[in-house]
Amino acid sequence: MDKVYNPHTTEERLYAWWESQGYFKPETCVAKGLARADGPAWCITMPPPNVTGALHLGHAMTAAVEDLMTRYYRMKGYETLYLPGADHAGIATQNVVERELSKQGLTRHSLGREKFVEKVWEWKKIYHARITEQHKRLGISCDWDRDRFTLDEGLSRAVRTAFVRLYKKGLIYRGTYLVNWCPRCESAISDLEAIPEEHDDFLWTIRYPILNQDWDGPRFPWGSGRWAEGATEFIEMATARPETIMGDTAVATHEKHERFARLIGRTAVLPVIGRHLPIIADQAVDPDFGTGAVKITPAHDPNDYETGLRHGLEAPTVLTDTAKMNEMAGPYAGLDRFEAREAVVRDLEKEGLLLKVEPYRHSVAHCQRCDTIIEPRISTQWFLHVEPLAKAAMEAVRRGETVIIPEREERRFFHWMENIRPWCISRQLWWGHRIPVWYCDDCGGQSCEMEDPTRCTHCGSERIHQDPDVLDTWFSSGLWPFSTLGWPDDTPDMRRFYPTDMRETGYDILFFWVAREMMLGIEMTGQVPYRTVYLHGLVRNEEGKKISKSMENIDQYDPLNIIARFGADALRYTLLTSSTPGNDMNLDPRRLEGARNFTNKIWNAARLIVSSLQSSPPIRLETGERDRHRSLPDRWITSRVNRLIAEVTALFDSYQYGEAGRRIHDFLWSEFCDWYIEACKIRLYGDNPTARTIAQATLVSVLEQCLRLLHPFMPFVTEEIWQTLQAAWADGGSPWGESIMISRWPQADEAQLDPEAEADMALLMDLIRQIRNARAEFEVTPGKPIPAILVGGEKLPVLEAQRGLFTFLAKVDDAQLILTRSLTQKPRQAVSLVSAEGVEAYLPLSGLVDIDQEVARLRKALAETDRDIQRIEATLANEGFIAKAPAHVVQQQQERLAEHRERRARLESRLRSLQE
RNA sequence: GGGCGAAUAGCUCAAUUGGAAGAGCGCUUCCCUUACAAGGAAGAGGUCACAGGUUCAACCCCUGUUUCGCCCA
Repeated sequence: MDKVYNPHTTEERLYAWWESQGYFKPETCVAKGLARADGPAWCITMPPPNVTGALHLGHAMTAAVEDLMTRYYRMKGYETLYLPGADHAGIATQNVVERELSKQGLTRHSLGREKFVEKVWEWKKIYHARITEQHKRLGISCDWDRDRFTLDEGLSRAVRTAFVRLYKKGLIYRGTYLVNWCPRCESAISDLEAIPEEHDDFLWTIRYPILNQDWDGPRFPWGSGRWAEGATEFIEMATARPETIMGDTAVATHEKHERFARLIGRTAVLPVIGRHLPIIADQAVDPDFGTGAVKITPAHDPNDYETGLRHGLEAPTVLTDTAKMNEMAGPYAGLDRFEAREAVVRDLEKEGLLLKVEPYRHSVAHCQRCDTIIEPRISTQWFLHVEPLAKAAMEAVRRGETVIIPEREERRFFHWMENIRPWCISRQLWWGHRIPVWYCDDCGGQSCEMEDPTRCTHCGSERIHQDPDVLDTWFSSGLWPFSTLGWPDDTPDMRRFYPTDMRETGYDILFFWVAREMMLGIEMTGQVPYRTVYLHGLVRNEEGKKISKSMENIDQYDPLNIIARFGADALRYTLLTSSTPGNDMNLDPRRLEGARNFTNKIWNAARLIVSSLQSSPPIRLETGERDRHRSLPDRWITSRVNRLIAEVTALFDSYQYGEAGRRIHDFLWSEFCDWYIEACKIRLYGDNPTARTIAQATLVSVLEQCLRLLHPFMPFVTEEIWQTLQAAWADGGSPWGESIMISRWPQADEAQLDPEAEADMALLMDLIRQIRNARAEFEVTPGKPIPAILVGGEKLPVLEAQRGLFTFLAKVDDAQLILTRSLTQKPRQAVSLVSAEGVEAYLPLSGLVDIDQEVARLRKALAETDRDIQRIEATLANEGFIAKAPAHVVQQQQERLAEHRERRARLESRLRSLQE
């Protein structure tokens, strides 16, 4: 074995081997006897990454958590399926490909739909493969033979089935409404994809003239500076969007407005084009905002749209689908919306209609994919009436059929579901599932069937054409847990694995995806798509900043670069142990380093064991001999590891993976390596083959069990060591099995719990620590053997049995080590130590111990003990405590008090004797 | 405006039935001791954001405040 663990020579080799052995496949679990075909199954579908580009740390987090779960359940004997895949990500992928084309001076329009879609497929091929490769580097154990893509033939049939069913049920409908429109993507988007962002803009206060006996309308053209000449009454309003005034069809105020209420019912004249606008009263107008009156532009503002509906107003559209002013905008036609804004303001000012300009901070919706400012736009789109679906999904969560972790996310889920609005599912894109509706050019009817129609289902005409639009990506993603298993067909996978067991993803897509999967899953299959939703937090950098592509040191946060520096195991371990469910994580490179060091630590522990097995092979022991000759450290570590197994398993079962990972780390490093291995060295390097063999057997057994516990966190290093250890222990044979990943999860053996051994070992460890401490304090040359007298009392046999520990671990001189039950004549020139159960130690450090210094040291220790005693006495003196605290807590305090008093007495007696 | 989360050692973070505050890194001293210097030994370092309250007992439960972040409108 190399002196330092090298992930690079290990990871790709092991992954290729696992894959070639078929270990990721559920069928293999059964074939190898790990799971039974009629036993429990466990299934998770991977949140399909977009085929837009490379994986980032969020994906690595997702993969790490999911693979941890998968490996755990696999080892627990479930027939386990982790099903991978990718999402076509309609708008996002189309955007990146268009951007790529524009570098060559091409547009999708210049290519044409068919050619463009071909180009996107080429892109998809490259990036889907790249994503798969990246996932493999992370070591995830998903069944690549079941890899799915949302535009696959099978999944497309699922989409078609879902659409047709919902259409026939009347839940999918076509309608003309105000939707969020991205003028760059030239497509509608859903409410969730319109991201509000704070903007520093202006609020313009403008006025419209009102018709009266003095003035019957403009006599001069717009732009002449005399357009409103003669007008004597005006209504004032504030707007952030002056460029849309040409779309105004009313002015609204509140019926109780001080200044303007009297104008209700009158008619204002719209600047620029002179349209007559009724002045109306509407409850929705906030009398305290701006002037208390607002212009109503139904086609370009969601609130105005509602107002327009209430009052039966026309809704003229003044913008094109690329957000330029259209012919309705009169003189501004052809201008971009922001150029038009400036022009309109300039002209309003010229006509004396601009009263005030003030800075105005408000939130403006942006396209989630391209960040362009969204334009509310009236257009004809397809919608899904989700309310009944949402009700069913909420009901399922309320009944506990699906549990969301952490629990607080359930409240967010309900809140969103309760306020859900129709989902706009059509997109004016070319990359995606084409909407399966055909329109008849003769009767105007719609045909929507499972098979592509050749004639209108209403009038039989052959003159039909398909809707050119495609479906929102999330429509197909919403079917993912079952479309990937073969739905709508009744496949073996569907029967075996549906409903699935887990949806694991970031909390940021609870609504985008999880909510829609729940709704569509219940609607389509009659069952919840999964029993548990586990939401992890977002990964940020060590300063808490969101990791984005524009960051300076972005390479530092590229998963592949991290793997190259630290190894996949270190990345996985860090992601899994640095945070708790649902909380964001600041990924600190120092933690990655620590995790890498941990892999190396285990590696070297194994290296020691393996080299011992090679240089001094174990002998054959008689039955029962091992148990008879087990030493205290053996009993201790065996007890400890069984405790660990029980704790880690309980933590896994309650989703506390981070805590589980830390426990394994602490056990391996601070107990197994720091104490057990060290304690074993006496036997490993000694000349008693029986003792050595027992130590080796225990070392191998404990480490092997820990490797299995750690395997879901660090699959590579655990497999590599497990294989090496097995070969060395079994002299090349493989009694444990062919791979750790299909070995069984360890089971805690309660019979191995040994509280007595744990207490005795704790005593020895405390004594050794105290001796080491004294050595350091009195500046004893490192490694120099010192004399010691240990007064063991009742514990003398324990000390005698472990005499070697003192010479080896505390560097006590064997020839000058005195073990005794009691001591009448205590050495004066010595450091004295007091441990639990009344055990004392004296270190006669000739020439080093100054009596005054020792007195001072004892006084300090005494003072500390006094403080402890006082605190506990105060607790016990409290009558309420005695009366109300549980008995075991009271007893614990009493025991602690007794211990401290005992210690105090010994310190005091020693102190007195020195001062005589 | 409504809701949620965070605030613990210098830094990044833990602490699931309320019962003596932990880790890694950093820091101090010492050690390249034949598993590991990506290491070992010994240490220092905390009014658990603030103010009240409940309780025999509060980092943990309740109320309020401050700062930061997120979600929804």
